[in-house]
Amino acid sequence: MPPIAPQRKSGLTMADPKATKRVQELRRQLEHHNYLYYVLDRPEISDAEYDRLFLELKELEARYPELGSPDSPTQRVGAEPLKQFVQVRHLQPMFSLANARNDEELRAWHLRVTKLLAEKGMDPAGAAFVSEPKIDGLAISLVYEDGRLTRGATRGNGEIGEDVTANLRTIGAIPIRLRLGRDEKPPAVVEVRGEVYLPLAAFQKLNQQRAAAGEPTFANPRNAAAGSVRQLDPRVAAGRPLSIWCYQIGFTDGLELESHWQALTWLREHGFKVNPLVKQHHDLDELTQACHDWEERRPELDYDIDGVVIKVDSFTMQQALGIVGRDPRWAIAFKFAPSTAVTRLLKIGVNVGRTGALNPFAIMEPVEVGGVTISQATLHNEEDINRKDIREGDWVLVQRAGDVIPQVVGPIIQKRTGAEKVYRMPEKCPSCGSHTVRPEGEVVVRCPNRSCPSQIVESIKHFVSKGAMDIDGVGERLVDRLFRLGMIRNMADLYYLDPEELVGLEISHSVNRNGREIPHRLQARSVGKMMDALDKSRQRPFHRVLFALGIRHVGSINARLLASRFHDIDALMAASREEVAGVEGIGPVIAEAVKEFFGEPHNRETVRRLRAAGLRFEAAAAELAGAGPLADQAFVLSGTLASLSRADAREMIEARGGKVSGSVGKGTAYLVLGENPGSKLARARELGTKILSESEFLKLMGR
DNA sequence: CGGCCTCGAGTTCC
DNA sequence: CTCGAGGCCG
Repeated sequence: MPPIAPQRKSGLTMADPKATKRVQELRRQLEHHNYLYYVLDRPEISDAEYDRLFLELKELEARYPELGSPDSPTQRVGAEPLKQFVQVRHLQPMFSLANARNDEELRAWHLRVTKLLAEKGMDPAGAAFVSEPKIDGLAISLVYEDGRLTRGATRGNGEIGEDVTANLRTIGAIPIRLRLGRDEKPPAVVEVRGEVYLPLAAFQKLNQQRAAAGEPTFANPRNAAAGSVRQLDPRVAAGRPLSIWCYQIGFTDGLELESHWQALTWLREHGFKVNPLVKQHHDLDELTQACHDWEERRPELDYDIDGVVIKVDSFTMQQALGIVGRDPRWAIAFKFAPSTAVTRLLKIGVNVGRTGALNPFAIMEPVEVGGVTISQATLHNEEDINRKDIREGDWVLVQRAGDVIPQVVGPIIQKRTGAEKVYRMPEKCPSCGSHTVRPEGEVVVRCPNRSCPSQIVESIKHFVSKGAMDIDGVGERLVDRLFRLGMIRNMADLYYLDPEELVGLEISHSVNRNGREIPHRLQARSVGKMMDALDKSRQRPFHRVLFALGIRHVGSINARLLASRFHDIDALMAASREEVAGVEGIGPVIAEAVKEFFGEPHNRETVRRLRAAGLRFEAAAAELAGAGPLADQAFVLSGTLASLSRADAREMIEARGGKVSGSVGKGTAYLVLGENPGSKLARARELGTKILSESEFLKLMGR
């Protein structure tokens, strides 16, 4: 915002000493909290308190204009829009980096470095290295004179960049003044280099807003960051939550440092944001490991990285190694395969789920993203497609971030030809042709036809799935095939299959080199396995059978609640809506869904036949509520456990009367910690939930 | 009625 | 894992 026009009242010409002191104090406090918030990501006061301090300072500065200062926290967004950027020459050229695309090339670089050092009479065994993430953002240079930020510039061609000081000042993580110790004198000049980036979450939000406003979206976070920094109007840049990682000191006058590691430490101590995961190493194995660690960690990060930068630590050694052309020999960029890619969205397909929900998904030209080939990705629902403005025929940006699951980030508007088709959810179910409905206030479009083939097949797949009846040897493919052949029409039919009819059944085929189709037939052995698995499933506890039936809103937890309160299926079927809704955790909506399910004659028939096939429709004594040593204790599993699978752990907990839930909440009794825990750990720490290691957990289980 | 918290449903790749 | 929606508490 532009500085507020001074409203000088006559007679008030000089600020009293109290105001002067208060202004200084406020600036010091605001700078400190700014640092805690943006650089350390560890705020100590609320946003509201910060705003209060900020406002107080602004008012004082308005009242006493003579106390104003361009370095004041109120002046981060101070400048007026520019007509154009001024070109500036860097105090020291900003070099580029040679690439290593795999372990072998990294090794070759390391070998060359050690050889060269030996030739120069240095001991290569004493060489230390530093690894740091290579942020996919915008390289910039910040010049501090006498401790004050005087110039910020883009990298440009390395020699000459553009002066973007006004925009960089709006970035909270960039200090306007160096954080100095008591009596510490700032160096006359220090040039700090870093990479400005837009956090991925902010990028997505920004693109959604732009799409909604009909503005073109950014193709990726780097473009968005670069576009923001090169805004002529600093107020636009201020509205983008940009951040920075600082990684180097360029030109300096008045600073004596011996190594890169020392430089990073200096930066950290003087208020700059330096990546906390930067590490020091001593041999090639450690370096290789560091590169792989970063690649693995990549999906968890809130910023894009396209590799790891390795530098020789000692400045003396750096000098000895020198620069060839533009690339210093003492540094190299280990590059990853890109985790985002652009490809063509050929068509939007629709799946019909077991509840009748129509789920659109993107069919794309296969493209490699983060090391795997992606050809499909879910598009969630119609609103999401429209919000992102994704059209058939678009070039789209796909990414694998946050998790392993690929997502379509959005279209590349610049690549539009006009031939793209705006997407409309089908009015007829793609499986059965029924008119689809979208209940008011809901997001999903549904097929209302209960005998829709897609819904039936999907519900059978649910029935045999791991969490439900867990029938090994009957997978999705086989269910599809058996249904299409008319051998099963619902889940009960599985138990009435004739093994003799199954043997020799063609389930799929592959094409050999001569283009000839080779049929794959069910062998007697696999049919035997199937029958065994079906047999075993007859022993599954009642609550799993109830879950397997696929009643709407009745998942594994609610099935367990119902099973333990109603003991058997007859009691449940006979219960009134009110009685069902009376169960703790079950409300009117779920009760209605239960009644509706059992009100359907053909569902009752399925239950009858499953019962006749020998499935369990009553709860064993131990399954009743409140039984077991861990009665009603809630567990959450995080990460991978070394000695047992998630499902095993769950069984152990449940066998003792405990529950397993997917997220940490107030009611969670324990978090069981495995390797590579996710966000649950942080949440558990926040709530003070008891955290168990794997061995502690096993002990609790009595093993 | 609003704001948590928890559960359900659907998902990708190898 | 994420999103949407149901249930419950204040």
